[in-house]
Amino acid sequence: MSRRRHRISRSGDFDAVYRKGTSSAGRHLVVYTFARGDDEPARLGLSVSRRVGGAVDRNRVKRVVREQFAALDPAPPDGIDVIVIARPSVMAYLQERGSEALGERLMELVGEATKNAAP
RNA sequence: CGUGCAGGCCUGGCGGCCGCGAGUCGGCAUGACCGGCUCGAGGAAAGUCCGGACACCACAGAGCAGAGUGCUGGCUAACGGCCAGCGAGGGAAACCUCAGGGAAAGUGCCACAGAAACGACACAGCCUCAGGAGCCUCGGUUCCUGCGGCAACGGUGAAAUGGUGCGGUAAGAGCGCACCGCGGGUCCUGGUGACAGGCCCGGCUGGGUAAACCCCACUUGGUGCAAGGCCAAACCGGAGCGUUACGGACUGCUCGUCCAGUUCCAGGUAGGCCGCAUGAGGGUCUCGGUAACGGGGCUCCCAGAUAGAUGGUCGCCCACGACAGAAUCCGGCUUAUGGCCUGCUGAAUCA
RNA sequence: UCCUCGGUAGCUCAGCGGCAGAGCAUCCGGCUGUUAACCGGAGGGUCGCAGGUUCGAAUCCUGCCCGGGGAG
Repeated sequence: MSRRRHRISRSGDFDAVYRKGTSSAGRHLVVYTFARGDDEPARLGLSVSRRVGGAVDRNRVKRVVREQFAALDPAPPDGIDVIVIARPSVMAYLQERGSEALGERLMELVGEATKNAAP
C-alpha cells in the first residue's frame, strides 16, 4: 500500500478539514476529522510546528504519529480526512511514555472526533 | 600517574524481524499494483558571517559618493579563508593572541584631578647682583622691591616635553660624558619582502586616539533556485495618469543606453515538468614544494525529497551513546558536541 | 529560502565615549474618620552573552544567544 496516497498534501484540503470538520483536543495532540464522502481510503495530515523542537524531534514526532495511525485498531473508516496537530509538550511525553502510549492517546482522540461527527 | 599545550581521526558494529524514499529489472489482474536487486543525511547538514558557480535584470555600461579589506611572501575559481615568515604582546614552558598602513596632510576629542592636556607660555619656584628694612655673637641671616639668569623642582593623571649615573654651575639645563631609549640617512651586509644586524649623523628637535572624521592602497552593479524557463487551467471588466515627459532597469547624484506602458479597484489561478546533481567531486599511488597547494596515473558514481523519505524492536560486543536531519551546489569561517590516537611541556601538587 | 529591526529597573522607553535616567508599578511617611487622588522619601540594574579597541565602553568593533516583523 502506498503511504503517499494516504496523506493530505494540498493546502486547500487542509483548509476544508479545519473549516468543515470536527475537532477533539488532548494535552499533547489535537485531532481534526472530516468525512469527504467518497470511498477512497482514509488520509492523514500532520502539523508539527517549530515550537515542538528541532528538525530531528519534529521528524520523530511525525514518524511516530504516522506509524501509530497506520496501526489503529479499529482502523478509521474510508472516505475520512484526519489532521493531527502536535502540541509543544508532545516530545516530553514521547520520551517519558514511549510511542505506544502516544498511539493510545491518538486512538482516543480519533474515536471521539469521529463520534462527534456522526450525529 | 595526574596537569597543561598542539595536531590528526571516527561519529557505534554485526545478525534477525517489521516499515519508508529513489533508481533499475521482472510479473500481469496495466495500477496511485506486486516482487527481486542496488543506493539512501552531517562533521557540523546548523548560524546565514564571507567568497564563488549558476540564473535573470540592458550589451551588465562610465564617473563620483557609499560599502568592504588593511604587516610581508605565497596558495586558491575567489575570499574577510589557508600556509610560511616578520613585528608586538602574554606564559615557567610547550605554545598562544593580535583590524598589525598613515598621527611633521588637515580637523576633532583627551572627562575628573592637576600649575599646565596641546603647544610651553603663564603660575608656583630656584639663583647672582643692586636698593631698603629687621635680627645680630658684626661674620652672617630673614623679609620686601627691582634689573637679569634658569627650566631641575610641582600632592595630579592612563599620559607631563627622553631615563639613570657622574661631571659641571651662582642656581641650572644634553651644557659635557657613559649606558639605555628616540629620530634620521641616495650608507653597508643578509633577505624576493615585511624586517634584522652594523656604521654614521642629530644631542633630543615633544604626546595619545584613526575598531574618531579622515588620507593612502586595493576590491566592489543588483537580486537571488520561491532565481529562471516551459506546459496546462482560469480571468481576460472598470477608472485614472502619461504618450519629446513621468516612471522602471541596486540605495544617493551626474551621464549614457534601453523598456513601452503604469497606478488603483474588482475578478481569477495558485497544478505539473525542467532547473536538480559528474562536481573547482571522492579514494589511492606517485612527483614538485618547508607548507597551504599543484601536476600526473589508476579507480569509483556516492541522497535528490516536494505536507517533505533513514526508524522501531530483539540478541551479542563493557556501554542508553553527545550535538544534531540535506532542500540549487561548492570553498571557508563561527557556534554546539561524544570518544580515540600521537607528539611536546615540566610551574604548582602527589609519589 | 532570504531580508530586516530589537534586547537598558517588575512594565513602557530615553541615553549612543566620562558617577545609568524618566514615567508607571512596589515599599515607607504625611494628608483623611477610611480608601483613592495628592505631597515627601526610599529600594530596585552582570545595560542579552563573550572577547577586543581605548586611560575609560550601555555607547565603538567582532563573534554568539534570544525575540519581533517582512518578501516570494
